[in-house]
Amino acid sequence: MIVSMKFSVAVHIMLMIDAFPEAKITSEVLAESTGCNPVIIRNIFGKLRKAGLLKTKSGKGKTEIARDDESISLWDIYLAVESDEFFRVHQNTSETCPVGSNIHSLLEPHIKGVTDAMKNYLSGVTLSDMKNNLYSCASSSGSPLSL
Amino acid sequence: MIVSMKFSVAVHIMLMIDAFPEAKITSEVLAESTGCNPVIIRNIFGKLRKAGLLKTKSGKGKTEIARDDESISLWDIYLAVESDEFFRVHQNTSETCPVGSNIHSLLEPHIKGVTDAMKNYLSGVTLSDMKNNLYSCASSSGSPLSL
DNA sequence: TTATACTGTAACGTCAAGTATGACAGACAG
DNA sequence: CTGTCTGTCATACTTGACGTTACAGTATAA
Repeated sequence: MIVSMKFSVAVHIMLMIDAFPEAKITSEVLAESTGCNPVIIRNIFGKLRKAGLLKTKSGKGKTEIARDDESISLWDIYLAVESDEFFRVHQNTSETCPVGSNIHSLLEPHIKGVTDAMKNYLSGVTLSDMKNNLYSCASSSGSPLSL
Repeated sequence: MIVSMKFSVAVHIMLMIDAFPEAKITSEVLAESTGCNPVIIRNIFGKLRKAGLLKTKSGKGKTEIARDDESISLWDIYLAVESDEFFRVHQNTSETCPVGSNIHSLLEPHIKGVTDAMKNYLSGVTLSDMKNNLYSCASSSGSPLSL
């Protein structure tokens, strides 16, 4: 399986904008901070905006978090940039084989089970939590939190 | 994210061999049942064998489950064919940015958390469970369970 | 209003992994 | 020995991730 990094980049983006509400966080700034290309950042901007998590503005406007950071979970961010289809079941199974004809219905409840387990965990972590952890990191390192 | 089907095919393979201990389940038979190419099946044979879940034999020998099916969980099968690196974090983050320099340590516990959630669920479902469910499917459909 | 500085998006290209397929050496039961 | 498997290699195709350039559109500031 090829795991994309869109999720971690999306969290990075949301966290930057949430933690520095005074700063102007552009795709260029985020490209520098994340190590990704600005266009990648803007594409993720679009996904986060469509998911109702981010307010972006063309021109000289400032990008802002769209909702209270306590209401935004890691699961919200994950769903904004990735599919929740973690597992896929092979098609073209034999109709005449007892296993082939039943494998989908046998696996389906467990795929739902494991997906729910992941969803439950990620739903329990909010952007606000991440921000507070970031503040803790910064204070423990002794350096003030600023760009 | 690109989701592979190796996991569901591997479960299919293990289930076939476990549910029909009398039958000679070859890569050819499994290719027909799963709808995959025999070489794909043989590659997964190899992964399952290396993981200690399957005993394969070249020539006219019979492929068999290597352990008690109650001791084989879906997590075991998953690990045999896939990596447990479900999430990846972007590299090349800025050292000077407070978010860039901390994003790895901020995300790491949650990646562990969600991976554990997944692992816990899948560890709770055994190949024996799957086999019993298959027997239920077959008996409820009225047809006898046989190849 | 105009200049400026962004976002949005299209159009490329590159790379890695998944999957299919043919071929053949090696192993093993009968 | 013969036939029937597995193990594995090489090749090809497809798809998605990611990088990059380019440019149109838009909103703020002067």
